[in-house]
Amino acid sequence: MEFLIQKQDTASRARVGEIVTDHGSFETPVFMPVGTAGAIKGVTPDEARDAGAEIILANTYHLYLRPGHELIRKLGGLHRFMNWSGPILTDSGGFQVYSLSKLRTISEEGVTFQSHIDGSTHFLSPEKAMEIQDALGSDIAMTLDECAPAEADHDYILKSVKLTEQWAQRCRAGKNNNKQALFGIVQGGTYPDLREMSAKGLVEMGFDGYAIGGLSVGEERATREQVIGVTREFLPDEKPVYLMGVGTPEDIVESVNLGVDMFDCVLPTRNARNGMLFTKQGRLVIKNAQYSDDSSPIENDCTCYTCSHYSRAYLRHLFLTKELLAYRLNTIHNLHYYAKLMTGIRTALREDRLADFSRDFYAQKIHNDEKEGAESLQTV
RNA sequence: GUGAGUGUAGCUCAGCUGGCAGAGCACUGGGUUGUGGCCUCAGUGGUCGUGGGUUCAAGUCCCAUCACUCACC
Repeated sequence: MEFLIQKQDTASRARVGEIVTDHGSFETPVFMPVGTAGAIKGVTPDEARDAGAEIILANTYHLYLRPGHELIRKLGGLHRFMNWSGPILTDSGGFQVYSLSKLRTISEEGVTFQSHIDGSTHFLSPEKAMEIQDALGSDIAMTLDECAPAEADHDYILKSVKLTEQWAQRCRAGKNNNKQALFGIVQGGTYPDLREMSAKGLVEMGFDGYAIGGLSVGEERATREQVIGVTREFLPDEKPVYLMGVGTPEDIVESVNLGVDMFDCVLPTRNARNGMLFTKQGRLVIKNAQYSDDSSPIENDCTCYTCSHYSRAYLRHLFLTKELLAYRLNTIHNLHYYAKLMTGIRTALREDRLADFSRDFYAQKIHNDEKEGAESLQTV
């Protein structure tokens, strides 16, 4: 994997770059749709690509439990298995063990957890995480980390950071797939000193990219941005920076300014299935009664498949009747919205008008979003 | 025609030996950040079939009546 910086913004840490992998290249800042179990829920790979997806994320935890990584290896790897020919990034499973499994016992050796599917007991170590990701054959693998609970105190997180660092080292040592890039994950909760320690430790080891983990676990938006800013200070400019699990369009715009290159989030796909659609004017809840006889598309100037063929009234009907097509059409639109947002950001960066883009981005919002609206303009 | 049963929110039904009319679903509006097509919070909505009676107090007890269901003629 290679990371080429094409243009550095003059007024912020934002930049446009290109990441080259064996399965093709893509420009950053980029948004990666989440394909947890080897599928972007509701759509085919072709539909995801048409909606603008260039790299997708899949999960070690889920694919290990079902159908099993060795099976996927046997069938030619994840790209072939799921018919996605573009780049794939795999999460290591640290977060899923934290958020999904009932029981989690962490030791220096690794983490013992119970499957959320059948309750069976499993053990995940850094070496195991690398073995699984090797079997999957992703283009970018992540180190196994411990995602500490948001309410954990300084002492706990200090230990967690040290453990995550040891695990990162072991992931690096245990990696024997040289076609696969490996990103280290910075932890440290909301403590600046721990974020610094974690970032410095990883940078010293040297990874192909660095991820900021442990966020979007319930913290305030201002806190999140502070942590991102602090962490970013200690990461090298010549490597891609990946903010894990974040977030809303607003989070992305702010984080790009802080120097983040890669994002993933379930929001566009999950919210699509829950009837929430993203538009330049803000969030649109398709089940709302006001759309029952609305013949206009979700967004007037949107060029996605959904907007060019279907009305809000029809989409509302599909959603209320739980037609499977609702999930698919809504997902296509939201993926397209996110892809378009990223294209807009990159274009603005190239033309040196990111601040204008940011201002317009907030100015266009006419409904919902009060809490993350105008006041955050000041921080841009 | 006779006997039995049932009538309570838009739907399906709880409401004990009388004590401020409830739930689920539906509907309306929120929430959802390294994914369980969920989940969650809040809200609108009822002359308790109708008319009498008993009682301080009736969805609840008594009488009449109407509608529906089942069984038997």
